[in-house]
Amino acid sequence: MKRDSRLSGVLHVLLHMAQQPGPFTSETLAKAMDTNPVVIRRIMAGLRELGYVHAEKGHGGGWTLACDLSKVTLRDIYAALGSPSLLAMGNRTEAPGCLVEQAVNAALGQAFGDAEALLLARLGEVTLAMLSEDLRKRIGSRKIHDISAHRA
Amino acid sequence: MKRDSRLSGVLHVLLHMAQQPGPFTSETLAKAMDTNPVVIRRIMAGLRELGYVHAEKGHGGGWTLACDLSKVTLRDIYAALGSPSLLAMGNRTEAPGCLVEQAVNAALGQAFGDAEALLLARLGEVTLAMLSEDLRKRIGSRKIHDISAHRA
DNA sequence: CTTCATGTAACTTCATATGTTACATGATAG
DNA sequence: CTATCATGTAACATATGAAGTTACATGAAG
Repeated sequence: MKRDSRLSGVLHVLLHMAQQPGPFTSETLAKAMDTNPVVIRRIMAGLRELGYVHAEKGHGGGWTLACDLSKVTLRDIYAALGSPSLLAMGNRTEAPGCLVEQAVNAALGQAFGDAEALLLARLGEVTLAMLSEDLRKRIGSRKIHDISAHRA
Repeated sequence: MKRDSRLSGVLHVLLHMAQQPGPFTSETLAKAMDTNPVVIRRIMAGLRELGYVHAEKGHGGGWTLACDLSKVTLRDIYAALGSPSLLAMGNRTEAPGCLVEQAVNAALGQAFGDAEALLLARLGEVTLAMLSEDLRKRIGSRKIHDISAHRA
């Protein structure tokens, strides 16, 4: 099944925005993501409605962060995308009359439910601020690495 | 995203087969599943290759169980289907050069990996025999329920 | 040798993420 | 005021993969 990469994509955008002051146009962000400006507007629409980002039209317009990064988790962002389905597999039929199907659904539903719950919990543990901090560390360590590689 | 229901479907077939002696033709199984015989053959192909089921051609032919149901787990069946992807979401790019993408992938990859591991572990805990036993209980309790409903 | 059943390729259908074009809306610069 | 810039959004195109279907080859039983 084709994998949904909107969460990955929108986080990429947000992290770029957190690295420097805005605003950023959809076109700028689209180039950084190697995609189309309309795709950016589409995945950002839900975040705008929830107040996580702000969009301004006209000259000097574009997208700006409008939330406390330490208060928003990856789960919040996932929800802002409309909570698309997490699992690629599911039961053939929900609420089946057939007892066989009910037995199968019960077993699979348990496993699927547990996995979904864990994934949502994990996403809820990570804030955008934590992601941004991790990114800064990566940038920092790469700079050190580059220096040592070129001058040591 | 369209959900893959092959695991659900093939378990349904196996449980039906476990309820009474075979063999079962693809057409019979397809009717019980309200689908096409070719779909049955397709999802059973992997199980046949791994020896979980046996197929016989010609008059009196069809599918028969060829494994110890207490030794085969839902995870084994999942693997027999070719281990299709479990999650509907994924990273935009694997092995990205961009540090931002790496930071995003690290966070999401952790959450995704944990959820996948849990799901596989859960599937590995359930054997076909356990499923079949659960089904018998459901059949039994429904009979009792029906009797009480009609004659009490 | 006819019938039945599997094995498999090829095609159609359907859902959905993604990409693209087109145009309306609104804000700013001059 | 008007030209330009940027978002908002509808509409359409493309790509992928599961599921359904048709067609036919293969092989076993009567």
